[in-house]
Amino acid sequence: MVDRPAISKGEMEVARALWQIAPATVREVFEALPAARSIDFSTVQTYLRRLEIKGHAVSKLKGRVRVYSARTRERTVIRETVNDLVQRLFDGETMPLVRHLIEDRGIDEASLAELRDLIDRLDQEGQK
Amino acid sequence: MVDRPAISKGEMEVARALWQIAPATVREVFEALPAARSIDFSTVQTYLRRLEIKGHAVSKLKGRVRVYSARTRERTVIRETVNDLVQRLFDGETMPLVRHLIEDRGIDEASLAELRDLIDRLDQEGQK
DNA sequence: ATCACTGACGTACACATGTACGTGAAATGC
DNA sequence: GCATTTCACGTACATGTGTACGTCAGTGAT
Repeated sequence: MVDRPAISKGEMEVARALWQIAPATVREVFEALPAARSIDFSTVQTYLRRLEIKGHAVSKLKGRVRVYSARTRERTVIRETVNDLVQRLFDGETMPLVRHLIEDRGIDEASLAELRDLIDRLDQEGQK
Repeated sequence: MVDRPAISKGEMEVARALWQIAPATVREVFEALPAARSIDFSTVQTYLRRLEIKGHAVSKLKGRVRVYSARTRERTVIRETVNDLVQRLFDGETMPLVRHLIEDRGIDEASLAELRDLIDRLDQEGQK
């Protein structure tokens, strides 16, 4: 638990792109962002800089360009972000959110089947 | 979809207290907050004021004190907040988050059973 | 060599957010 | 009826966040 500063919404978009393709230059990250996302190159640069300051990325100059790598794993950040949400919205209880996702957002047949398998598997483990 | 400004983390704490006990005065909300949360009375006042500006609450002077009520339902705000998270972290896909919650955070026996029921129920509905 | 391009880096700037203080008026304890 | 408490309300202020511009220095094309 190094407790790095939280990643903001904007930074998160960039961080996700970085996780996908790191190590990568600013331009590569910029181009990896969803096309729909209209954002300036220098804005991406700023986000990467801030991610580094926050300890979520590292960079190194390779010749004339700066190459960024992730320093925290996506899984970790997701965990922390979700934990935070669950804490703030559901007093730390997991189930209410699971319920909300399944009932309120709805899931399709395939997912339902997958979920069933998942439960079976956990049940097995629980038995042992 | 009136698209009100998003509720910030701090505001959310207060909003949740308000949902619980509204209509309520600032002091009542203040006292309804988790004891662990050390926060000034006037800070709560500010949050309530901002919630009203953002359209999530309404207030009315009752004599000398201002009484706040929620204007958006908790369910709605939860939905929007979760939608936003799912969008930003999982490209709008529900299942990855469900998986994360179940696998990564872990759920107990009872919840597992509840989940099974939930799935059965949805399966039934799907059949029809 | 020169021009257009690209990138790093510093800087900016408005708006959001967390947090709270000060002032003045009303209510309450004694 | 005076001191104390309690509020509403205006205001503040540091920090975070979204977004981007300007400058200067390499780089590649002509």
